Amino acid sequence: TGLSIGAEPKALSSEVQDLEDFAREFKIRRIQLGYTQTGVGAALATVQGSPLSQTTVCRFENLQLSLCNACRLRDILAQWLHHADINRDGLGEVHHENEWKRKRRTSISIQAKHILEATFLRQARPPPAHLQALALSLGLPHHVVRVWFCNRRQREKRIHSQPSLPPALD
DNA sequence: ATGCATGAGAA
DNA sequence: TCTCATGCATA
Repeated sequence: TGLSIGAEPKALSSEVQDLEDFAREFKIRRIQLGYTQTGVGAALATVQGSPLSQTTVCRFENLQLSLCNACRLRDILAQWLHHADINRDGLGEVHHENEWKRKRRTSISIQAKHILEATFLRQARPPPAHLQALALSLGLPHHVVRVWFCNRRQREKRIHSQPSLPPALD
């Protein structure tokens, strides 16, 4: 196409390279300082106001995030590293006794996932009518299928995408 | 470590 | 409705 996106392919890859380097060193330092992913997330409250979950810290270390998000978190984590170096704040864990129980995660069968994956590869963003039909054929709630596609699209945008499903054996 | 989910904000 | 950042629940 006529898109001029080939502007700075090198700048982009070095950007990613920097993130990979930082993420790797971050994990090493984190462990040297005696912190768990959960501990870092909690300690962030001191440096930037709000804490982060173990999930997010884990995803940063593995760069399973969008480039933008990863860069933002890098600055925050770099700051924390600086603080943790100077004075070790208590690496306390947090308790949450929320009343709100989230809906139980629905488990999508491996077979259905293969169909969803195949559909996605053909069309990343099926029209609502198509999703409706797909959900019906899979025997899954429409919102589950809709969310699956949303999450699948997000995964495509990650720096380090997770491996996709192995091909279905027919 | 990762799968499915939530919610705020954009379009 | 989608994107995007984020996390509870679970493998």
